[in-house]
Amino acid sequence: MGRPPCCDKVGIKKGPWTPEEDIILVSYIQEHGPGNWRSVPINTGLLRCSKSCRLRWTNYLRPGIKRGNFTPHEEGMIIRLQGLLGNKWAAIASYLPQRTDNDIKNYWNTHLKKSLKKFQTVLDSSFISNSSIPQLHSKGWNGTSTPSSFRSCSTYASSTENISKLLEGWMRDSSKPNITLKKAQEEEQQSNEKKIAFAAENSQRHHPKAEEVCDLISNEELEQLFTFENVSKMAWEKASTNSTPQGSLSSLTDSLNSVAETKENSENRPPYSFHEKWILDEAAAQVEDLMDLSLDCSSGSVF
DNA sequence: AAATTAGCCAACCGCCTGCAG
DNA sequence: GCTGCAGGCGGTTGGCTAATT
Repeated sequence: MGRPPCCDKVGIKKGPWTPEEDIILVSYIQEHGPGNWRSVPINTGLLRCSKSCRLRWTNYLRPGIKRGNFTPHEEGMIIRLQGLLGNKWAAIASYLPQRTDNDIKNYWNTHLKKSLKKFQTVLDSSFISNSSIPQLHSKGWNGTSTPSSFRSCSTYASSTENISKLLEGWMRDSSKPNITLKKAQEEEQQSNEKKIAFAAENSQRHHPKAEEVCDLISNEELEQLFTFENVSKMAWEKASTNSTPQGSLSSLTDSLNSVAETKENSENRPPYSFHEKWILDEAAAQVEDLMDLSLDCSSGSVF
């Protein structure tokens, strides 16, 4: 019989956070700084456990969090880092400072893992017969997963974004204006316009600054990730111009070819680590499979 | 139009680690 | 060294929404 979880205490609220709760939490952290989470519900009167407060802050209210669709660069980073590190979401998130581990974990589980699995399924089934090639769902596979910013999201989701942005302003300005419910409501009223602006901003955003990336892996390794990112980006962009899954798969094949070429031209590069080499070898092997498949299916109906 | 299914993601749960006493 | 607490992490769940039937 272990000790009861902190959130099992009587009177502790569960479920979605309300704007009012967010404002209270943000106000408190703005004043006292993050940390000492135990004292947060005590001092603020929030009916939340300390863990819940910490999670809410780190995953949503913390300034600098980027929400919305993942860029091809980020997708490439995640795929590579997941291959290198496994499901170490916190470690992976450290290379994507604007993303939370929870966000990355969700994105992996709902998008990337599925896409890779389907890709593998197609590879496997393609060797049996042409007709066995499944009709792939357009989502997830062709790399044009619906940008979250454009997906319908709750009004409140955007209000937390606003709170976060507001806090960013606080951080910059030591004069710290007080946040009020009225202000939050005003922010909420502007949420739709901000959503559009935010989505547009996301669509044009580029790589995080190199200096923002921590030093858990070497610069060389990071460079390789970016190289892969370029390949990945090209693949997604090409794939997104193709309306059919087959076209997308073709694009991905091209990208994997690029990976193979990158590998071949790697004499000038620093030596790969075991895992990186393994990943490249895997990718190259898949390229070879696909190329064989393309020849076998020269009727042209497959890709 | 209603019912059902699938997808997404915020939040929770439980385990682990580090640290202070 | 032991114990209790706080914080961190990864896995899982539940609710909401969109898509499909």
